[in-house]
Amino acid sequence: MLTEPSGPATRLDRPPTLEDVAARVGVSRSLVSIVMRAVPGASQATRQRVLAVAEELNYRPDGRARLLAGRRTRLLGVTLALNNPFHADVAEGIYAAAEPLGYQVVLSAITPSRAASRALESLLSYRCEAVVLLGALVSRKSLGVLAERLPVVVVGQRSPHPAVDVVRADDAEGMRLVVDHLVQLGHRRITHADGGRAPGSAARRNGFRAAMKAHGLADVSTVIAGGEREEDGAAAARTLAEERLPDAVITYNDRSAVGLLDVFARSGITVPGQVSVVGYDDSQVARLPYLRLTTVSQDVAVLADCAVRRAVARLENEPVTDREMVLAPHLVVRGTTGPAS
Amino acid sequence: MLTEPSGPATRLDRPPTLEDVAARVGVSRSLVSIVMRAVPGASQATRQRVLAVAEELNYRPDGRARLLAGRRTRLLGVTLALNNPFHADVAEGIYAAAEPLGYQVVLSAITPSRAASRALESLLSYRCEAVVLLGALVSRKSLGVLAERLPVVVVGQRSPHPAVDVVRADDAEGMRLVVDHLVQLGHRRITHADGGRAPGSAARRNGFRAAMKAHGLADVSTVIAGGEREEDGAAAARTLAEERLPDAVITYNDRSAVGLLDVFARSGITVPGQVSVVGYDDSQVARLPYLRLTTVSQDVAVLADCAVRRAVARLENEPVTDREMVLAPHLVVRGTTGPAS
DNA sequence: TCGATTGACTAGAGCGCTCTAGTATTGAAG
DNA sequence: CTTCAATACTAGAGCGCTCTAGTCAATCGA
Repeated sequence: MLTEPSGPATRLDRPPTLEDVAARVGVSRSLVSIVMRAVPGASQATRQRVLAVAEELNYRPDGRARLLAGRRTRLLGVTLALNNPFHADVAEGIYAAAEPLGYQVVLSAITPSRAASRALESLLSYRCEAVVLLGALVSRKSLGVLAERLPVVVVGQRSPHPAVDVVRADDAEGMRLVVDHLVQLGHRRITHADGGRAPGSAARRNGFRAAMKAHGLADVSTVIAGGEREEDGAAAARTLAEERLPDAVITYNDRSAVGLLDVFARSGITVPGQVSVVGYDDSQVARLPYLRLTTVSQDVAVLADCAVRRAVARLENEPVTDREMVLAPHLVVRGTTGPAS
Repeated sequence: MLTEPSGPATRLDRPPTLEDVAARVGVSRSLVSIVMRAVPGASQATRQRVLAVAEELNYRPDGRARLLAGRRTRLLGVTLALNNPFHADVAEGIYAAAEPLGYQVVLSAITPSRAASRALESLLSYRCEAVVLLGALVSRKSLGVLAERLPVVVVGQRSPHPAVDVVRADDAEGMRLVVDHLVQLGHRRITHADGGRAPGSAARRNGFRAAMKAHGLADVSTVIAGGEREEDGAAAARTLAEERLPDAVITYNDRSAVGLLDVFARSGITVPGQVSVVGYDDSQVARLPYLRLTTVSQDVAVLADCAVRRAVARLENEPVTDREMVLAPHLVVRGTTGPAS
């Protein structure tokens, strides 16, 4: 049976604190703090002794106390909808971008039982220094109030409020790339199954029309109602299959394209043989070996990186030229587009 | 131009504290704390005055300080892989289950750049009282060390360690339901495209074999290599299409079924005409109107609820009979299964 | 009339850390 | 030998809250 080693009474049943480590090493709490934070002010020898004891006691700095005591929290809040693959991708990018800059990220999920305002509230209560909004389902007014308090970065969609930063891809440019690609392949009768009221849908729709017009194809361009879900794409496909097929279809996003492709396959319509199909987002499904969907990449990692850099720039009072960062998307050509027959 | 109302000097540029509210109302900090926590000890009149001033000053309790000062944090940590739809569903359920019980949930993402151990570390640093592990990518040893410190609940898969709680669905039972259903429809030659080394794959494979044997169909049952991704199902479909098709195929999960169905559709194989297909998980894709995948539901909301209840039971020292909670899955019959031809 | 009880409120000691303003202890320059 | 600066370390005041142990007045039963 083990007996407690001699030394100051150890408070049982509670995680060890700086104080415990300090007592064991025989130095002050401050010194241990210096060592744990890896800041200058301790000799190499002490550093090692402290680290050894910390390890031995299984000491783990208390995040709550750190956050409270420090003059800064270096906390980046992120709101996201868990079931949204785009949000998931961006959030991963945010982690990757934030940690090297010395910022921690805190996630706050938006769910059916937890509105965006609640999610935000919780981030604020931990005194995040800035927030990145992925599902910006917040009213203009509260966005304004929020932006007065701390830097706010909205990712992936426009934002009405002049005080928030925006990082998004250029939807018009994305559509231009797609249309150019299709026209170059010899297609003329091109249909866009739009995103309805989904974020960016209007911009993509307008971009599509403009690009078609630029090629003198305004009269053979069509926009039909779509949506952001697989079933919306499927519905669009059924509509299209009823009449003469266009040369190519551009969907609002990859999810919609997946539904559309599925219905085409079941209807015996070959892709890209009878019709070319282009998605949007370059999400994981687009890369599936059996789908190989031609699509537009918004480069999520870069998007996330820009969002983090912008938030940090605001926090560290670096000069910022424009509040909106519009990134150039790029076309990813895979197997669902081919030459006109 | 507005002038600051008379009263104690307001510290600018810093969020208001309890102290600020107390000073403004003319009561003690303790009283305001009592009001903010909504515990007994203040008169109705004072309560209203305090609340009014708090609102006026836009006071927001400081989560860090709360966590630090309270004798309990009532924090539930959750590790999850953001890109995993199953994790996302469970996490949503955890939020829904935890808040009514007075617990807050903290998410910690496992990403390529952030190992499970890091995710866990961060949860511990905030002094979560218990953790729910969704991607239990933690070594047995560290799982043991962890479980010594706080209640650990693993969701959706078996766990080797005797000190952690497990909440999962009964895979053997799920497979039995599927096989019964298919046999009842008149199918005999049934193939299972398994999940390889994915969690639960072995249990489902064994369950499949046992169920087939129970029907005296051991000699017409086949297991082929599959996986957990769409492309694994697609690969399995290509294998199957090369030879004589079985009467029905059961995949490891819905994602795999999606890939398999896609390849079948492209190969002109009709479902359920030529072959019936059953997935597993009843994830969102299974419900897509154009897919209508027959599948096994693990009832994620219930899974999440059980996980939370178990964690809370441990924390509040309620009696717990068995460390493993095995829930009965149920079959969801949709459009991909039909009578034998 | 008087102790006892109750309700409303306050004082003050933490929680575990960070960080400023120090105090010793060196070693080198003048 | 003094002076200066640098290095190694410590004391102690917070950070914003919770919570125990009170105080004080009003009410009540006997």
